[in-house]
Amino acid sequence: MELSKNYIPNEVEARWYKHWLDNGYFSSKPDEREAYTVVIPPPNVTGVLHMGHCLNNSIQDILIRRARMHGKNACWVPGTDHASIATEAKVVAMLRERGITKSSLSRDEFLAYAWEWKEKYGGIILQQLKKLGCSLDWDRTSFTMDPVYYQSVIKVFIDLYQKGMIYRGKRMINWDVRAKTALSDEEVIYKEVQGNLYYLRYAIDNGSSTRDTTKNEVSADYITIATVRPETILGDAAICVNPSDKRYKHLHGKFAFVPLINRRIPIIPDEYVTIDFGTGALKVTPAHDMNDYQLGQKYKLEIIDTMNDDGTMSEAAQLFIGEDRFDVRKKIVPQLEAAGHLVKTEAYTHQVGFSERTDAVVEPRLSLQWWVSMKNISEPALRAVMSEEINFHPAKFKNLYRHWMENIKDWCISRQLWWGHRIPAYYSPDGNFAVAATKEEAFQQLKSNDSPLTIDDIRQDDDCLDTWFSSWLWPFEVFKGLSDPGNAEIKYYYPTNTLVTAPEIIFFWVARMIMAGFEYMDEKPFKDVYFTGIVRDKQGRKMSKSLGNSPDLLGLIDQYGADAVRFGIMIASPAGNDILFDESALEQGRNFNNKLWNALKLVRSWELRVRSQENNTPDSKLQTSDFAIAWFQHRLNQVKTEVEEMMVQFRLSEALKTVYSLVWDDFCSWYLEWIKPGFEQPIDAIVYEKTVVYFEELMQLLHPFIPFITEEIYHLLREQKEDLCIRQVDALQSFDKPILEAGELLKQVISALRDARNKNQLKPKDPITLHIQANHIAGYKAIENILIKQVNAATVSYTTVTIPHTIVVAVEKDKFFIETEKQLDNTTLKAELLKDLDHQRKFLESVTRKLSNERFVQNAKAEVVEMEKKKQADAAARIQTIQESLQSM
RNA sequence: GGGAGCAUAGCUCAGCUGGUUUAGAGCAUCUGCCUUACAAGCAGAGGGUCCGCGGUUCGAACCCGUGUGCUCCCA
Repeated sequence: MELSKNYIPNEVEARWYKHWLDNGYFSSKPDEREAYTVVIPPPNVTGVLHMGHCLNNSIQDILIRRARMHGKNACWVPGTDHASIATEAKVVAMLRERGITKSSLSRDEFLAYAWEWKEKYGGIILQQLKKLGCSLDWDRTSFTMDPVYYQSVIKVFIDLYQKGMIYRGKRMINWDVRAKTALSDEEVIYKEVQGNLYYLRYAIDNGSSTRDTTKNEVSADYITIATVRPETILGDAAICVNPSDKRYKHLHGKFAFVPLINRRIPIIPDEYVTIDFGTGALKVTPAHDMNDYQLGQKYKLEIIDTMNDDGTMSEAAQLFIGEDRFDVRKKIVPQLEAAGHLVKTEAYTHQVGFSERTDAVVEPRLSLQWWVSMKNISEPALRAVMSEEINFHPAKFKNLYRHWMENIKDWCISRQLWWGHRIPAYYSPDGNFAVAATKEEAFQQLKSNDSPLTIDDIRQDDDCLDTWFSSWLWPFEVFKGLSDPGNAEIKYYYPTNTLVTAPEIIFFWVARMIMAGFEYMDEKPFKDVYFTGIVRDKQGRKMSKSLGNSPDLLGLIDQYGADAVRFGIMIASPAGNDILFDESALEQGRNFNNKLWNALKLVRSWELRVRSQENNTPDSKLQTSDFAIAWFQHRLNQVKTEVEEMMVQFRLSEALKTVYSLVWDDFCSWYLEWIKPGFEQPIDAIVYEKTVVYFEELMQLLHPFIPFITEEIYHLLREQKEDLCIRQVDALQSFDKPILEAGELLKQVISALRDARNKNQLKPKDPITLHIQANHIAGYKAIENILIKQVNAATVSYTTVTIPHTIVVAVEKDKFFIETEKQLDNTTLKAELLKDLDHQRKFLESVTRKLSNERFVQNAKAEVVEMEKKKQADAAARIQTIQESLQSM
């Protein structure tokens, strides 16, 4: 079969993925082998593949494929999460396009549309992962709202509630006064609004008799605040100033009176206040502002809720009861002015939140939400990471984790949404509630003998649970660890081995999975956590939909091939460091694939030129190939050992770089050139056979990183009994230093001679005669033919004396004389040698200084001192060589 | 405001337990090659105040302190 000029990935990739699937290589069942389990961080059902997924899933696939090739029973579980907020937004948008508003639908009707949407679009991202080559066990695809999974989430809620770990508590939420409903943060649209900043003076309580601030007499002692919402002063609970603000230092601990209603409130110092904004004095209204609420909590301020759920003023406001908040804003200003409280009014532009649904201005409002108490549940999770029962890679994330876990805050798990796990709490009209799996059970709990309560009177909570409250069960519930306790699969696959995720969700997800694992399985959910970096664009910006700087991944796969995309993203992504995505890395990947392809073409072209063993005469050519074969075998063993070490330490990027350079430099640029037969010359059977074996092993080493092309080349090299995908890796073999060093010396000599040719403007085709002056001639004899071929020498001879009128090249302690018919200009070469001589002398000086330092010789380890002595001797020898060379010119 | 991290070649990054020659790779740049696998290539080359300052040590890119700049997380 004729092989194409360049590698063409598209057809190859589709063909092999299908073949792997057809053979069931990715599906896993418990057996006697050791399991290697990875659960995918479930992407959103709304998601489409982006660079972050690409990085994350490439890493998981590399780990899983490697495990599969190392005798493990590899199981990689796919799935998606239901993404309450994102999906609900998508569904609302879809309905809007059809002219349907969410508020016109019942909950069940809305959910029917949501499921319709999920069925249609929810699997897209999983299909895209196939394009990337991910070897997931598709029979295990899970979803956080699968019926059984759903029930487990509800079960956990009830269980935690019964253990006293779930409670109801107040929290500031976004309230839509027109729809009379809570909004999630995502449903609030911020717009710039032209408003006013009102400067109001509050009288200071100077300890004298109470004053009537409603009358037009204002004390000389006052404090002026600035506000855009004057109607909220009726709910003021304090005034806050920055403690280092000199203007207000004398007021710390004093009290002021709220205008019009004369409430006495404290003046408190807190760093929160910005000195140079407004007047530097802030009115604190805990019931009607997110930040004020925090301050209120901190200083235990009274929470005065002055507004009804429709945006009118409540009884607590004392004034304007029942009137709309914006009418009140208009009315209160003249009253404040009349009473002498208004100092000035400034035009002011600021951001105001509007309801996505009704366009009403959103009102921050306190509401009862559900919370998980984190104190007890977090403790084993903290211990497991600090004691390295669970290992973080890179370990620097331990600090971050510890800090968060030691200062952990309770977890608000209710969301004002319909799409998700509906909170299993039921309310009776009298305000009592019960937590239960079904309405019937709740009714049993709520009814008392003397009340006339019927089951139709009770109502389930409208809200659903935070998506993380379902995905924190993921590592065990995908194996039905909770719904079918102790089943064969959970026993075999749990705890899982490695979790691969982004550091940005270390708290949202990783920490909580660890908590759930200990709480419900009594065992950690995974042994290792590998944190990837965040993928950024060239300018260092995070990739996001709103910026539109996320490239079209499927387009890139079409253009470069999945292997190239995997290569490009992996080559530049050390664990935990952000990666700046640059398409040139994909180009590098494509070029690498092409290199492999062309190496295949070269080797294949020798197939018909193999000289059988019998015809072989033991000539120097074979000897030469012996060296190349032996050298590469050891080099391969060495790299395999290095790669193994790196993989164990999760240094994937480095491992890939190492193999890349083994293939491109050692295999293609050196080894293949060394064994390459001349034009239309035969190749020895043994050399050919070895070369094919090496090539196969290189493909095996690369397979986890670039699965498609390696499988393709593996099969094109020769007829294979099994697929590379499942071929098991042999045990590591040792490697000898002397032959590796001999190889390095050979490379160095070739490069030095080529450099000398270059500098003397000898064309590659200009023949030369090479004379070698060396102590160990035998070593050079063994590689003579390689040398001849690589530097295009006509002949090689050995000498014990300097050859005049030649180009002199010194490598280590050996000298090489290049004899050529061309007229030579020694000036450049001489300058080079002088530069090198200077360098060596300075170096020798520094080493000698070090060695003559008594304290160094006393304190440093013996090997280190030995090393320095060797450096000294080598430098001295080299100086001598250079000097001799210079003399001969 | 609290916390975490980063700073090494033009760019992106390695550099593990402080000592392996005066710090490496890829990309980019420069020179020469259309050499029968590959111009998506081959053969070479140049390029560094290891962010500044101070300290520990026989010895610091690496450890400690400090300053500067940048990034992220939490509110």
